[in-house]
Amino acid sequence: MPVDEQPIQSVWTRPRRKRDQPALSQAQIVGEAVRLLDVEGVDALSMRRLGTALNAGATSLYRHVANRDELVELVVDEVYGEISVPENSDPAKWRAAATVGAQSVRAMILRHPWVASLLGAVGLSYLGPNVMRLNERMLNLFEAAGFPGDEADQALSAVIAYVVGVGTSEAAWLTTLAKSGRSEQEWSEHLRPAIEEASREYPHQRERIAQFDGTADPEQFRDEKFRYGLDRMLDGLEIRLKR
Amino acid sequence: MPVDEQPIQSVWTRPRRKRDQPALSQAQIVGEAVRLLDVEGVDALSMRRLGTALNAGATSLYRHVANRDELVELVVDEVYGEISVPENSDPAKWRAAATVGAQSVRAMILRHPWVASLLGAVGLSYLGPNVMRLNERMLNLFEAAGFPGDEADQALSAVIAYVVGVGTSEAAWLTTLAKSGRSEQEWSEHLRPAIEEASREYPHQRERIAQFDGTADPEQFRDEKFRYGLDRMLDGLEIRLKR
DNA sequence: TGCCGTTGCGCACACTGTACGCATAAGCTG
DNA sequence: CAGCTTATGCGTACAGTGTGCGCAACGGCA
Repeated sequence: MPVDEQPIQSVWTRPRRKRDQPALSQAQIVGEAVRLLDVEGVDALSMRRLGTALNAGATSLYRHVANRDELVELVVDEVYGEISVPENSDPAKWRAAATVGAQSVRAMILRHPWVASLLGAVGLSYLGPNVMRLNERMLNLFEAAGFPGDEADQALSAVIAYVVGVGTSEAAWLTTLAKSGRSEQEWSEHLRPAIEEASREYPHQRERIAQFDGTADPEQFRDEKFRYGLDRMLDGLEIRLKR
Repeated sequence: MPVDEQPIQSVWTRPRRKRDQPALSQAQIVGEAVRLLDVEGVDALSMRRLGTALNAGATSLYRHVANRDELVELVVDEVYGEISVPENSDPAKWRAAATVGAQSVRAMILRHPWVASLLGAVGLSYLGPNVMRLNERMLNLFEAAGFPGDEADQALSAVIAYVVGVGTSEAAWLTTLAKSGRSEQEWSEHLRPAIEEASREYPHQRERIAQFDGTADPEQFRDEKFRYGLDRMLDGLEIRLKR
């Protein structure tokens, strides 16, 4: 597939004219796409369905969006916009601020589990305005905390990678859960025998099954698990900072 | 071997040749799917293309695989099987072993960048035999290191989450890079103006551009970045262990 | 020999992304 | 006002998708 000669093929770089919006704007399309994804999942997002959800023809969308991939890029940046990072205040409290930021990212992923299945495919998302703004804020935070220039980026990336990794795993679970149409309790119970079977010769895994016994609140369980890893990562960064 | 030479049999009417080859097994299908994904990317995996790649009809695959989703689950578990975790030897060297395991996971993702776009969608992958075996080994490792039962799972999950997060980001980059058809140098150079434009009002991001200046080896750069976060995570786990 | 379960496959259906071209509407110039 | 340019919506069409269904050929068994 030879590359065309126009400069760059990403949403953020394509020149965009500014005209008044006549009944179908890009923002409107992206917003409805997010809604559709939230309600019906990632498989339900097709140009036709999105079109009819907007009372528009399927191909009308192409006047505002180059193609489906571009729409996906826009959608990803859109939900990134929901993430809030505390304004840089007291450098000594960088850890608390980073924790809040990380939790905000995770909360976004849990609100929109479908992003997890898009993040691995959509590159260049970091060029989106919301992603840019977010990164800037967080970089500020780590630099103010005392990480030297190049290391601040590494520290930030480490935290983000952890959060995205947890989010990926959680989103996968929530997605199959939603597709099953059952409650988390029911689904876990339903899965129980298969897990027992699969872990027959793996004694250590047995304890993992405790996760599925339904006595504990699974949501709280996930929260604590997330917090544990985040705290370890921040511990590691902190001792690095104190050298 | 009795040959029936009765009527005028032409090549086209002759019944299919006998079973000189193992026909079509699930392992064979999964193996070819991985090959196809490696070579042509995640968008190229369709039942029809996979069928023709196996000299088989498209729907023949359904005798060995329930549906496309199941194939994806099998494929994910298959590549998990490439990951090698060192046998638990000296508990004091848990850190080195965990590092090797983490690097093995990352290497797998870099070999098969398409997994990143599947991990967020395919839940239940942890029921696959290879994933089970891998988890068991790693759990062993962390328990031997001294993490109490339930915490070993949290520690392992934290490390895995970090690795998957890094892999997701790297895979996204490599995928768009491959789709661009250019070398990493060329593509970075090509992207340069767009990045400059996007980061105009974000001074801290400027330094990120150093990543794209092409003077440093980007692969080595990624390796070091990965190693930095991994070391911080392991630092955090280590001090927790020594408490 | 006849039968039966397994396997491969052709066909069909509903659905996808999107290129193309036409019809309309909104703005500007005169 | 007319006339023109440009932006927008949409109908049609094409190639490609996952997969349910039913037929045909085979291996192994009674």
